[in-house]
Amino acid sequence: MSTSSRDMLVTSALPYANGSIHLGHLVEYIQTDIWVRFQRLRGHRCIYVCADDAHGTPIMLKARAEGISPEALIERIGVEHRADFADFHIEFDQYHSTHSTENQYFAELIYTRLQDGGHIAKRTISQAYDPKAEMFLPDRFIKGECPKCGAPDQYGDSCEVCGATYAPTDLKNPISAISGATPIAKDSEHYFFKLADFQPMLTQWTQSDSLQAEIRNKLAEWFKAGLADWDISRDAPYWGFEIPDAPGKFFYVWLDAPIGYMASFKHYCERQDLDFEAWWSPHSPTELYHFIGKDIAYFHTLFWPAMLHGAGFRTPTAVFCHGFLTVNGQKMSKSRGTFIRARTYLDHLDPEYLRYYFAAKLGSGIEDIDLNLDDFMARVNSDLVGKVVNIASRCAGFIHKGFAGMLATELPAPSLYAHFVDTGERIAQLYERREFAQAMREIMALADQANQYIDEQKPWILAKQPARATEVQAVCTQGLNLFALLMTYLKPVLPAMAQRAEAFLNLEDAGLDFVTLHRPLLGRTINAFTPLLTRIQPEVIEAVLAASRESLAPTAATPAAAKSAQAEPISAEISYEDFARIDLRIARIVDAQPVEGADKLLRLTLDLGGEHRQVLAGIKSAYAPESLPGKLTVMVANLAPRKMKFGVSEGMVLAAGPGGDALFLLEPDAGATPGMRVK
RNA sequence: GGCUACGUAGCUCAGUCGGUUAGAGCACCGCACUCAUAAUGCGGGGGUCGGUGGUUCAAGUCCACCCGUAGCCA
Repeated sequence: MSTSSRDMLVTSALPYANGSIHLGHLVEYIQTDIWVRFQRLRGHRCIYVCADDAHGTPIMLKARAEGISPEALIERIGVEHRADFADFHIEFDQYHSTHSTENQYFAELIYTRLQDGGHIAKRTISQAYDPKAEMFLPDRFIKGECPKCGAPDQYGDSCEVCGATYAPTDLKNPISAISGATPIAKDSEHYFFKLADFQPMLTQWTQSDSLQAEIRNKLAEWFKAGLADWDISRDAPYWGFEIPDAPGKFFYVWLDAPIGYMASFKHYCERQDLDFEAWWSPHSPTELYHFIGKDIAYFHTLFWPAMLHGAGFRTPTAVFCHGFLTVNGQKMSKSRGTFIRARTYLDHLDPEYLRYYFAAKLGSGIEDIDLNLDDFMARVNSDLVGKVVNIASRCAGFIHKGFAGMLATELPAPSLYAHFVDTGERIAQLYERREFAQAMREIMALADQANQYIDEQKPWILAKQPARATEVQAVCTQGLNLFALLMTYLKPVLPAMAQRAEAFLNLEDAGLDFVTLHRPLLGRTINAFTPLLTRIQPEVIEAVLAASRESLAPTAATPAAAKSAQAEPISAEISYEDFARIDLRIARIVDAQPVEGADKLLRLTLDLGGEHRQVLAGIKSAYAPESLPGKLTVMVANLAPRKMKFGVSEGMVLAAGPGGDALFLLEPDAGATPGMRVK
C-alpha cells in the first residue's frame, strides 16, 4: 500500500518569543504534528523543525520593561514554549531559536548573495521618531485620535472603534506609546529587497501546485497591485542581527524569521550528521513544506521564495495555510474567558481532546475553525469514549473472564476486517491531503460498524451457553482487531492514547502503523483493560474559562485602567444630594434582542422586581444577545425616557470600558434581587 | 471604500460536472438491549439551503444586486 519512502522537511511558523502559546497557536502545531506523525507511520522520513522568533522591537521593549536583557527574556519564553508544545504531544525533531549562530550565518549569507545579485536597494525615508526614547517608532507604538471618528487612544495603523485604516502620520495628537513624547518625522537610510526583480519566477511558482486555490487568488490580487520593494532594515536601537558593513542598521525581524527554518534544520543536521546542502540546494529531490496561518501568507509565498531563489537555494514544495480559531463562534476574548492559554488548558484537560477536536474540524482550506465548547465536549465524549473506546471495553471483559486474555486463532468475519483495512487506504489519502475532518468521519463510520457487528453477534447471550464459548472468543477477537485498526488510524491524532492501546493489546515492541496493518492479532494474549480515555466533565470546561478570566484579567486590566484614568480625568465634585437623585436599581435581563437596522444596539427587557422596562443599550459589540438573559445588572431607573429611532429607551444599564468588545456590564454580587436600590 | 472568502437542521459540518424526495454526527423523542466508562443498536421528528431577482427543461450549486460575518489592501 505504501509507496517508496520520501524525504520530507516540515515546518510550523515560528511563535513570537514575547508571550505564551494559546489555543489559537495550537491549531497550526497540532495540524502540522498530525501530518508529520502520519507521514512517519507511513514509513517516510519526515523531519519536523521549528524555533522561537526571538527578535524585534516588541521583545526589546518587553525585556526593557521587565528590567532584564532580551537574551534572558527569550530564554525564559523559549523554555515555556517548549514545555507547552511537549505537553500537547507536538513532536519536533528540532526546536531552535532565530537568535542563534546558525541563523546569523544564513541571514548574512542570504543578504550578501541578494546584494551581490543586485537585489538590494538603499533609499532615505522619513519615519516617526521618538525624540525622548531616541528611537524610530513602529506603527503599533504610536497612539492618538482617529482622524476619521476622533476616537482617542488608537494605534498608528487602524481604529478599533470605526475600523478606519490610515498612516501613523494621519493620527491627531499622536504620542509615543513608549515615552509619551510627541513623535517627530526623521530621515534615515533604509535597505530594500527588490521583490519586483522576481516577478517572473514568482508568477511561475505561484501557479504551480504549491499553493491552495484561495491563496493563489489572493496572490493574483497582490500581483495586480504590483510588487513593491520590501523594507528589510531597522535603525538602532533594535534587537536583532546587525547588517554586514552597515553599522547601526539591523535586519528587520521578518527577514531573519523564516531563515530560522533553515537555521533550525542546520542545527539538526549537525546533531544527526545529515547533509544540509542535499536538502536545500536547487532541484533537491527532498520535499519542503511550510504550515502557516493565512495572515502571514504574503511573507511565505512572495518574500520567502524570492529570497531563497535569489540566494541560490531551493523553494518550498508547498505552503499550507490554515484559518484562525474562534471560540464559541467569536474572536477569542479575554473578558469572556475564551482567550485560553495552552498552559491553562493543560492544567485542566487532556491535550488529546483538543487534538481530536481540531482534527475533526480541519480541512485543507483556509477557513476559520470554531472551537464550540459544548460541541467540543459532546464530540469528544461521544466519538472517542462512546464509540471507539467502548469497542475495546465491551470485548475485553469476555476475553479475560472466559479465556485468560487469549485471543482466538482466526477471525470469524475476515471480510469485515478486510473492509476496515481497505478503508485505511482512503483514510491515508485524506490525511495526506490534510482533509483531517473527513478522515475522522470515515474512522467514526467504521467505529459505528464495529459496534453494530458486536450488537448483532450478542456475545453476552452466547456467553450464557457454555457450548458456544469459542464463538464468544471469536466475536470479541474480531471486535478487538477492529479496535486495533481504528487506533492505528487515530494514532497521528492521539499518540498517547494509541500508546495505551498498544500496551493493552500487548504490542509494545512493534507499535501500530499504517504499513503492517493487514496482519490481525490472533492466538496471543492481551493485557488487562484500563480506561484509555475518560469523558470531559462540564465543570472542567467552566473551570478553564474561569481560570482564563482570572489569569489574564489582572495583567490586561491594570495598564488599561491606569491609562483610561489618565485619559479621562475624574469629573467635578458633586454633593451627596446630587448622587441621591440618581435611582440605581438591580435589574434582571429577561430578554435581549438585536435591533433591526442598528449596528450597536440591543433591545433589553429588564425586570425591576415586577415592573418591566425596555432599554436600548449600545453593547452589541461586546455581548451576544443570547448570553444575556438571566444576568443581573444595574440600571438607572429614573432616567427620563428617551425616544430613539428604534423605540423608547426607558433607562440605562451600567457598563465600563472604552468600547468595541472591551465593554463590561456591571453585575451585583450574589444575593441581590431585581428591584433593590443601589446606594 | 475596493478586493477575497464564507452564510445549508437547535449545534458542528458534508453536499462532485447544475440532475430524482438536500445528507451526516451530536442534541431531542420513542423502542430494544444490559457485554461495555449511563456506553450500544433500531426507528422518528426537525430545513423558504442568508434575501431578492435572473439564466436554464432543471439552481443549495451558475450570474447580478442586497444583508450579515471574517480577512486582505489603500
